[in-house]
Amino acid sequence: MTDEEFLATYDPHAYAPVAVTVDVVALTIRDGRLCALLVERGESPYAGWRALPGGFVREAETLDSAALRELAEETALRPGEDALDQVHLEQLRTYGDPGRDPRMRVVSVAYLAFAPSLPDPRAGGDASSAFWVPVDEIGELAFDHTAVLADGLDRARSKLEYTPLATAFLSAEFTISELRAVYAAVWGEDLHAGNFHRKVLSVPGFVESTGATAARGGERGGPKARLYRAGDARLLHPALLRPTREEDVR
Amino acid sequence: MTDEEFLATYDPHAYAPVAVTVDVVALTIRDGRLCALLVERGESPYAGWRALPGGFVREAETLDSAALRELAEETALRPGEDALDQVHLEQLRTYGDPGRDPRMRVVSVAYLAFAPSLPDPRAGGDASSAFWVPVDEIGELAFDHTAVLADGLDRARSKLEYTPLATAFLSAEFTISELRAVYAAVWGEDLHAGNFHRKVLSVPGFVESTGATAARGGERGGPKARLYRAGDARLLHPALLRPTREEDVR
DNA sequence: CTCAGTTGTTCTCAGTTCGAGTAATTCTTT
DNA sequence: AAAGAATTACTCGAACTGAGAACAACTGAG
Repeated sequence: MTDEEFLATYDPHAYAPVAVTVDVVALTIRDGRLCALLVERGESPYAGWRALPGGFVREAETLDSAALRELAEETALRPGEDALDQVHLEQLRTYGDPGRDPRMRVVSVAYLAFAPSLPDPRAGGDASSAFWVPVDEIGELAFDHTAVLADGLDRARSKLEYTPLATAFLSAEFTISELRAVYAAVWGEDLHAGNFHRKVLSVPGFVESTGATAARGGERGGPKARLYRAGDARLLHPALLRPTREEDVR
Repeated sequence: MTDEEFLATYDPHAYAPVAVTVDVVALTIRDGRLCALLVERGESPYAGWRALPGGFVREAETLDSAALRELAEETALRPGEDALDQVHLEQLRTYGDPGRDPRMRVVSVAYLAFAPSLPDPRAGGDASSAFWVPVDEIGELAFDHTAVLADGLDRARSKLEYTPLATAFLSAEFTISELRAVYAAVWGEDLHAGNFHRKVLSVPGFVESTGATAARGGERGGPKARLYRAGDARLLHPALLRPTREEDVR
């Protein structure tokens, strides 16, 4: 930026005011289905519509901590609790079209959160209006949040391919089948159990064995599975690629 | 966002003012080296330092058009010119730590641009202070731009793997060798010519033949190469993966 | 308790892709 | 004319892939 331009706005009243907010696409898996956290708006504009949780960035906080704070407020979890510390949070994209909020210019930094199954905000007794909704049952959202959610889902689906983030949907110890269920829920397609097993164990640093086995077998039978925890890899080599679909190539 | 919070700032004077800017990591390849566009700052803070080109987002423009405008201003290219229309522009990440600019809270939306070799801004006779610098000769930059540039390079290097964006560094018609030179420059390592040739032609929609051949052979000999143009693929299946490096797996 | 069905895990097998090397051909420079 | 370089094609063994099968361990129903 040139300084002439900067000085023109050094007096904050000289330019049209801009508000900076964060919105969070928080994803979790409940009952084998990929769900997003939504809130219901009480006031105009878009009163009665559903929207992504979010809010204003405060004066002394970073964008990351603003997103984490908003997530904590809506899920009624307090910072420092285990469940919240396990959440993976990353910046998604920034949305700033003029007119995306009818009241004033709002630039919104969207975040993507992957969480292990969290308690239902309603069950906490808190007066929160947030709830988890399966992503395939979400209709139109307020503002441009429909597009933000779609971008978040795209990002989540492709991040599972080349990073170990699927483990962020699970608790500290998990079985290979639970991991496969995460991939199936996020990608929306079943995976070959044998091949998945082989590939996960062949990727260095993806998972490491705890030596223990699960307390019981599957819901409807089967042997007790071995337990694993997340390894130290930050990238998967080789990647777990989705079955190639013609339509995304174009 | 809750409306109580929104209303608290509906009066723009109630909260601390925030400025929204765009910064552009513009990359091109000159003489076989990956270069970034930098400007030299004339005024405090960081007077005399180099920085990424950027500036304020105006009242009625989108973030994308603000980035394109800043790029056009610094490269002295006018919108509508072919060279500028060929530029690939995508959002990179947003940086908003309090204190990243000592004067006030500045939230900066960074963009990544891939450009075919553009004319030297200085040669245009314009009084612009922008110039292309090979990325391995760039030292410390102003503000947090060193980190922004590093993020942009990371993104560029990985996008080459699974998207056809390498063609954005080339003019409309190119040879496979020129394409290989792009990969070599961005990744900083040589590629096996035969294998690269085979892989590029085997990816559906990556390149399509024009039927013509180059006017002359390589700089220091060799046959005339066949010419190709970019195909209609938006993703590469299978991807062109970099040689696996241990250090990025961690 | 028994049995049928489900699940975790390991193998096999054929097709594909990969990296590395070789080679023929064509062109530029000296 | 000779030397060197670049484009393109081909070969080979290693590695990886998807699909299927095998087998043992376990569950819930009857």
